[in-house]
Amino acid sequence: MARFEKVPDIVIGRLPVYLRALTRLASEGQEITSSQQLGKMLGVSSAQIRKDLSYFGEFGKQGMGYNIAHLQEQLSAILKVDREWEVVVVGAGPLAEALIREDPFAGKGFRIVALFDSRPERIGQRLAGMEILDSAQLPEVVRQRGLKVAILAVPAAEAQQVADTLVAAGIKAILSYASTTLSVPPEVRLQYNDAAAQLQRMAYYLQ
Amino acid sequence: MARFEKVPDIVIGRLPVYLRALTRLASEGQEITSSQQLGKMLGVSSAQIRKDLSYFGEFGKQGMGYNIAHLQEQLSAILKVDREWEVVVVGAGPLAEALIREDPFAGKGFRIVALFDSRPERIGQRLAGMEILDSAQLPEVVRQRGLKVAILAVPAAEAQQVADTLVAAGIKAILSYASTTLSVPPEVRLQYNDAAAQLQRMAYYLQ
DNA sequence: CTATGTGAACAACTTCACAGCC
DNA sequence: GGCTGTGAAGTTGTTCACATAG
Repeated sequence: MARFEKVPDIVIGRLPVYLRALTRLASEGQEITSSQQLGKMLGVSSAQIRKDLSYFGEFGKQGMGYNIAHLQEQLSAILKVDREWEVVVVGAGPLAEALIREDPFAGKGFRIVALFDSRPERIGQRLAGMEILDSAQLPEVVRQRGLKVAILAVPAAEAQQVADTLVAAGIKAILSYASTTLSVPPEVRLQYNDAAAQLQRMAYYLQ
Repeated sequence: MARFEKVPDIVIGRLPVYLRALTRLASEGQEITSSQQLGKMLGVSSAQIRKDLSYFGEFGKQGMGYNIAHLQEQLSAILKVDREWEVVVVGAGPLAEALIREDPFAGKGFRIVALFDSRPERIGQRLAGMEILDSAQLPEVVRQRGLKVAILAVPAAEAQQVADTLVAAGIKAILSYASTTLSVPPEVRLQYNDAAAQLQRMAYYLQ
């Protein structure tokens, strides 16, 4: 398939899922897989997996399937997570602590390198071994280190203002845990991590 | 629109987003809104909002717009979050602590009522004021209290086994923070809260 | 005159089905 | 024989545009 046409965002959204499944298979010692096996693991059709991959190239061998390590490399490169993006976290609360301690980004292309809070009593303290910096320094640090990715873990009331500061400082991707709708310019990517919304979506089907 | 036809899941997924926006408007003291205002806040078209709502009934007044409090009530009822679902959390780590302390479900239809771990040294301890129970008791507690909703916050290696136990005990909705693909029967709803995947999705557009 | 609710038109996405290669 | 890659067909989701109600 032409490698130049625009790839639907919905396809991009599935690549991390494929990558996770491949990691699992690799950890089990498997070397080769097929669109059918992946499809079964993930509950999607094998045709969808083949079609999704075809937006980016030809990664399989007909009659054989996909080399897992190779496909992992390719997908990592496509998603640009074949490197380590430095991430800033704003809001030194329990959630930031969980992210730093459990490090769910390890080996997935991201590393938390700076932690900010605006509450005077928190500034200078440590959280899970990481120093809490003054939010007043945020624009300077983001600019100097050229940070592009931020995680927002502040109360809803402050979220928009912090998002504005991040954007002004050059941040291009924000993952927000704040339970409020934010507004950012179109060149900045924004994702909400909203556990309450996920539960509400499932509640519809209960009973 | 016929209130009987099947509603696409993608529409259900947007209702919590609408609800969150309405909560924000209500907190700002507004009483009436329009599909256009909501659309602007959320970055979707006004037609989509009207169409989505039309699956469930007629909630607005032509020429006037929507009464915010009324629409909140209606959407809450549709999503079945006009009550409080009791939630069990499995895995007493930093993430469970963050969920209990920050309580992102407050006022959204869910309340954490039980916390389990399988590590002997953690059992009997307290986490953010909540007693850590022995995972061995999990099936019994889930059945006795008739719990339907679970949050999975255990290491990837244990996640599938815990999910199986939850399902066997009668859980119908699982929100998993484990970074691994799970398999559950079709009558059980499953959502992944995968921050790494969300960052990876945005990384594609960086640079 | 404003803003909803909704068929009809359109666009996006998914699945089918098969040629081509291993 | 098995499995990929992909146009074509089919399905689902979104936007248009307007009749209708306040």
